[in-house]
Amino acid sequence: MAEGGAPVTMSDVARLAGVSTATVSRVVNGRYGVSAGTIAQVRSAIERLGYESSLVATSLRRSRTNVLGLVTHSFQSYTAEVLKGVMEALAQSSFDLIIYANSDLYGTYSEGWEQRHLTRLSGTLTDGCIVVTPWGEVRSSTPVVVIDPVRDSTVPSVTADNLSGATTVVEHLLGLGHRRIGFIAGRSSLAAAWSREEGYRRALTEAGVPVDPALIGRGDFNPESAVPLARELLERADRPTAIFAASDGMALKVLEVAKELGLSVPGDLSVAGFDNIPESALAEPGLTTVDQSMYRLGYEAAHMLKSLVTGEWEGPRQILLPTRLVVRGSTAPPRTTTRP
Amino acid sequence: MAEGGAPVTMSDVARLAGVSTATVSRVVNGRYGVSAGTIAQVRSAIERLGYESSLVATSLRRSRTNVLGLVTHSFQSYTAEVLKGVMEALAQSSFDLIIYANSDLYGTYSEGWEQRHLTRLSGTLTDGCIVVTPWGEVRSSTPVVVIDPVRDSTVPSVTADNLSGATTVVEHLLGLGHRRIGFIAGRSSLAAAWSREEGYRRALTEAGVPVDPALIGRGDFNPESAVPLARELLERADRPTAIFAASDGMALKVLEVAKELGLSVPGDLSVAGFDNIPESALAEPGLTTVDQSMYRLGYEAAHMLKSLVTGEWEGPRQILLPTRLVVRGSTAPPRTTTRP
DNA sequence: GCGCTTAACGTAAGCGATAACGATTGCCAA
DNA sequence: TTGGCAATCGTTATCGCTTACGTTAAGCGC
Repeated sequence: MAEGGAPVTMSDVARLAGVSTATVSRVVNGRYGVSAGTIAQVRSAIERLGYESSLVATSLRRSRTNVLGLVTHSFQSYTAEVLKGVMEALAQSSFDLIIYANSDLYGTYSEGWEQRHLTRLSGTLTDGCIVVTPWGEVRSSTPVVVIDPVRDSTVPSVTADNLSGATTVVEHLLGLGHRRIGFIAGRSSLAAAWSREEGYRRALTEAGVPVDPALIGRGDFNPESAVPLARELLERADRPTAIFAASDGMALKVLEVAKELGLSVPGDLSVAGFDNIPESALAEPGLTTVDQSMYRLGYEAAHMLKSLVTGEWEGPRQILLPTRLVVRGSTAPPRTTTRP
Repeated sequence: MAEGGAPVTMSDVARLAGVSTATVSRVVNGRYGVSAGTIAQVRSAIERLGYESSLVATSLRRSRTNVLGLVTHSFQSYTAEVLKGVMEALAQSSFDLIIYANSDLYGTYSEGWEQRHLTRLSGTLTDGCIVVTPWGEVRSSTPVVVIDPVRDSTVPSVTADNLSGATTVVEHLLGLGHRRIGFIAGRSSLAAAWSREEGYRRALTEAGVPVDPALIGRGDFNPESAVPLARELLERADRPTAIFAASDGMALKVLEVAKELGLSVPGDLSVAGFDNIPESALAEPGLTTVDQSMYRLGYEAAHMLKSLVTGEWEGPRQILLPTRLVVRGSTAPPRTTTRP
C-alpha cells in the first residue's frame, strides 16, 4: 500500500459526496452555511478517500498559511541546536514549521541563497521566515527574523552578545598570564565576526597589551579556513602562547594543527573558541569557549517572528542575548619561557 | 529595507519587460523560442524587480518540483543526526529539501501525523518524502522512504540492524558476568522496538539465562516513560545488576534514577542503551550503547529516495544497516554479592 | 397568498505559474 | 508573387483551493 495513483483532491471528495467543491471547502474549514446532513456526507467521503487538503493549493489561494519558514545554508550542530529552540517555541502554537535547505554545500549557486530561498517561500508558502546566518542583507514581503545578522542590519534579529563574550574569554586568557594571544577571525561581513574581533581588541587594549596585526588570521567561520592560518601562526618563531578562534569549529581545527605540530595543549598552547557546540565538550582536551545558547537564539527568534506575524510584537526589534564563559581543559597558564 | 509590499510576480516582470507571462516563463526555464533581445529585456526586468519564481505556484502547476520532503514528529538529537546525513546525500544533487515539522509536542493532534503531513506535501510540494519513525503505516502518491518503520511494513525503508545490535550489547553484559539484566522496551508498534527486545531475549536464551518478565518494563522511547519503570526495577529486593534500555534517551533517565536512589554506576548497576546519541558520550559515566549511525540512516534514505524519484533504483527496497557496540564507563562486572 | 428574510448550496473568478496551441512574422524557394 | 516553414510570442486552459456572489427554496409575519 505504498504509491497509490494520483493524489485525491477536493473535487474527488465533492463528486463522491454529491456536492460542489465549495461545500467541501466549507466543511473542511468549518465555516457556516452547511446543513448537518451534508456535513456528515462530506466527512464520510473525506474519510473514505483519505483526503487531506493540499498545502500548496491552499497557500496559493489564501494569504495566511499558518506555516513559518526557516532558511538555512548548511546543516550542522549549530543549526540543529537553533532548530530545537525554534520547535520548542512553536510547540502548541498552531504554527507549523518548514525548513528549507538548499543542497549544494559550497557550489557557485551559493551567493545570495538566503534571498533566493526567502523569496521563493514568502508571500506564498509561509507567513514569515527565520533566516540563519545570512551572508547579506535580506528583504521579504513577509516578516523576517534573522539569527546572526550581517553588520549594520536593520532587519529584526536575534544575536548573542558577541562583544562581551569575546571580551570575557580574552580576559580569561590574560588572567592566566598570556600576553601573546593570536586571533582567528570569522567571515567579516557578519556582525558576529566583527563583534568578536572587537571584543578581542578591546580586552587587549584595556589590559595594556598592544594589538599585533601579525597575530590576527582572517578566517571565515568555515572550520577548514582555520587550518592554514593556525599553521602559520604556530610556525612563527615568536608563536603566540594562546589562540582565540572566533568559532568552535575553527578552534577545534586549531587543536588538530597543534597536535600535528607536536605542540601540547594546554602545555605549549592554550586554545579558546566561541559557540559551545556539543563537539567542544568531547574534544581532548575539552575546549574553553563562550556559550551563546543557540537553543535560546532559536527560541527567541521564533517567539519574535510569531508575534511579528500576528502583529502583536511590542518589544525591540533587535535582541541581544547574554553569553557565558565555559572554561575547560584547553586553557592554562603559559609555560614560563624564562631561562633558569 | 525589510517588508516590501506585495511579492513580485511573473506578471510584474512581464509588464515591465513588455512581454507576456509565457515569455517570461520561457526565459526563466531556459526554454527554446525566445530571441536574444527579448531574453535580455526579461533578464533585466527580473534583476530590477528582484523576481524569484514562487515555489508554490510552480509546484501546483508542474508535477515535478525537484524538492524532497522530510517529515518528522519531534526534533531531537536523533533527528538532527539523520538530517545531516540527508543533507550530505543531497549535496550537489539538484534536489532541495523541505523539512516539515508540526508544532505540537504531545498533543491530541498527534495520532496519524505522518500520514497527514505526507499527504499535504506529496503530489504537490514534493517529489518524494522521507518519514522518520512513523507510528503507523504510510501511503503516498509519490515515493516514500521510511527511517525506522513500523513492524511488517512493506514500504521502502532504512533501518539499523537492531536485532544484532541488541544481541551484542546484552552479550556484552553477560560476558561481564551479569545474570539479572533488566530491559526497558520501546514503543511496541515500531520494528526497532520489537527487534531490540527480540535481541535481548535471544541473547539471554542462548546464554541459558531464563527471561524473567518481571525484569521487563514497557516504555515507549520517550525518555520520561523510563523513569517510573526504572524506579520500579531498582526498588525491587532482587533488583537487576544491569539494565539495558531500548534507547539512549531512556537509558540516560535510568542513570538519573540510579543516582537518585543512591546507586553507583557501574558499581551497583550497569546501564546500557541504544542509538549512541551525542549526549551519551557526555554523560557521567559515559553510556555504553549501540551505535546505529543515524547519519548513515539519513544518508542511505536520501540516496534511495533520490533514485526512487528518478526511477533508477535497482537495489532492495528494505535496507538494513550494521550497528556497532560502543563500550563506555557505565558497564562493568557486577559487584560480587557472595558473602565471605 | 404576498413580499421579505435567511439558510443552504452552486457558480465562477481568481491565486501564480506552465504548456499546449494558435497567431504572427520573416525568409526563402518555386 | 506566393506558398510554406521556422522562429517567436501571445492566448488560454489548468493545477487544487477559497470566496464573493448569485440562486433556490423554505420560513415568517401581515
